[in-house]
Amino acid sequence: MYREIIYNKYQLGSNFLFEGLSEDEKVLLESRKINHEYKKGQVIFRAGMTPNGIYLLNSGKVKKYTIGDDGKPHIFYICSSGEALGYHSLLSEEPYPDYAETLEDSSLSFIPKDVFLSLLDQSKQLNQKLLKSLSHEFTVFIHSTTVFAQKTVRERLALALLMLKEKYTNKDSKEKPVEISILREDLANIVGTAIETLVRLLRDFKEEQIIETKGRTIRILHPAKLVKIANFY
Amino acid sequence: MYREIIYNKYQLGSNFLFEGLSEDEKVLLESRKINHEYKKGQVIFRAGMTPNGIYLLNSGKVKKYTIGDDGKPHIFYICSSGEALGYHSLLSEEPYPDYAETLEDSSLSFIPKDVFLSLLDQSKQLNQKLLKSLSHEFTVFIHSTTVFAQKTVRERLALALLMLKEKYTNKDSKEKPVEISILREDLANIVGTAIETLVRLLRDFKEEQIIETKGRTIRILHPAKLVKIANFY
DNA sequence: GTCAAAAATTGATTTTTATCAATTTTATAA
DNA sequence: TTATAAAATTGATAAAAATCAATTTTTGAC
Repeated sequence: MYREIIYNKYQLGSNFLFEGLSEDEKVLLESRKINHEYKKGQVIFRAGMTPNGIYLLNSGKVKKYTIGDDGKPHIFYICSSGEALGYHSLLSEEPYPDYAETLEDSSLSFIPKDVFLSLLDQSKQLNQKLLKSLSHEFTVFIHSTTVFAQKTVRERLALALLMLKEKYTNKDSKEKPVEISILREDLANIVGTAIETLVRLLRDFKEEQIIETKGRTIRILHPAKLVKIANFY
Repeated sequence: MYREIIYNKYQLGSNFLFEGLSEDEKVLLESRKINHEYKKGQVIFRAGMTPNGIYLLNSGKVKKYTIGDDGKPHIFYICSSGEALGYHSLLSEEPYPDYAETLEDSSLSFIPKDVFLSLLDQSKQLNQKLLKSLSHEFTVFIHSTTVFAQKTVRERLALALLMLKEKYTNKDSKEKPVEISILREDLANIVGTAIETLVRLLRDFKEEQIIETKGRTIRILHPAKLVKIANFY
């Protein structure tokens, strides 16, 4: 089933990081975490900044991107609710290598560095979950580089739509076709192509009855065809 | 200085993983690790296999690659001496997602799973080093996807040559220009291009006096020009 | 609801890169 | 050393994708 494979190859897996904490640890976490609402388009952190904590995405969506040597953004990941952000830099003791910016109004919790590190020190569970999650990311990233190194833009767009379909799936209304509301520019920066090329390919997909669009919203009608186009298994 | 940046963005950083071990732990490691010599072109592990230990590369070079949906290899990393291999899968408890194969005659040590996991359990140092190393890899991989998503083949080749220059640097004879002996096919699979395109670009670089070739050996004459071509900072 | 700014779309063209088909060179094992 | 298979190179062409230049549509603030 393609959905599992997409999940395995596109999900970094930082969900449920704090699930195995003891009651005491949970109390500490709850007492020290700071909730904050972000409007669409707000930057959470920037490349070059020194991290002083990590973030949990309670609701909403966040794009993670780098800015290439020529100034163009490359969106390498979309976070959806439940995922953690910014733990890499805290652990590697390096400045953020990337930007995090909300794609829609979002709610995040900030966990200060000292809290996170002391939880990490106390909790073997958290430690193991982090090691496991970080190790799994290796699979995600080598898949991603292989896709960019070998697949055509059309194939990459098909994969990007399948990935976004999972990210935009509404757990409540599973029957309806998934609707993805995203700027063409952002989608182009996920796929790694020019906006014009992206638009033409979307038109092709529309003509092939694979998607429907309404304004900037894309509705996925036929994921199986995308799997085929992407030549994905 | 470009060499530091190359190092930071192209080195996974699993060197010296076992440096902080206690004497007892070192004794355990030494008593249980198994040394093995590999001939050039031997496969160390394959995608889909279940790991039962990790490897340390004592000398030689190893290419790590995936095989894309169309059957073509994508070389995403070159290991040089001192680096560890295969720890991701052991920690993520997933089958290997990639292949490891020697590029030249190489000497490796195998550390059985039980030894590695018990050392990990005992040694806070090892644990921290792993977390740090795995987190740093995030920087390496997002840089890599950005390069593939945004840079031309010519730019990617320039970067690949700079990366290989570091990997092939002989610490003993630092003055001489670095010589890289690599199949055109492997280099094409690092850069993500067709062999013919690669060859034509190498010819351009020769004409521009940036490199020299003799048989399949590439000698880097002018790294600064490669930095410029790659538009890299 | 209106309207200006932003975003999306389309067409024409150029550039980049892959593919196909030889031919030449190099490496390697007997 | 030599034969031979593998690898590298070159040329011609096709395909993929980017760029440039409008024009149309959509969005979001008022």
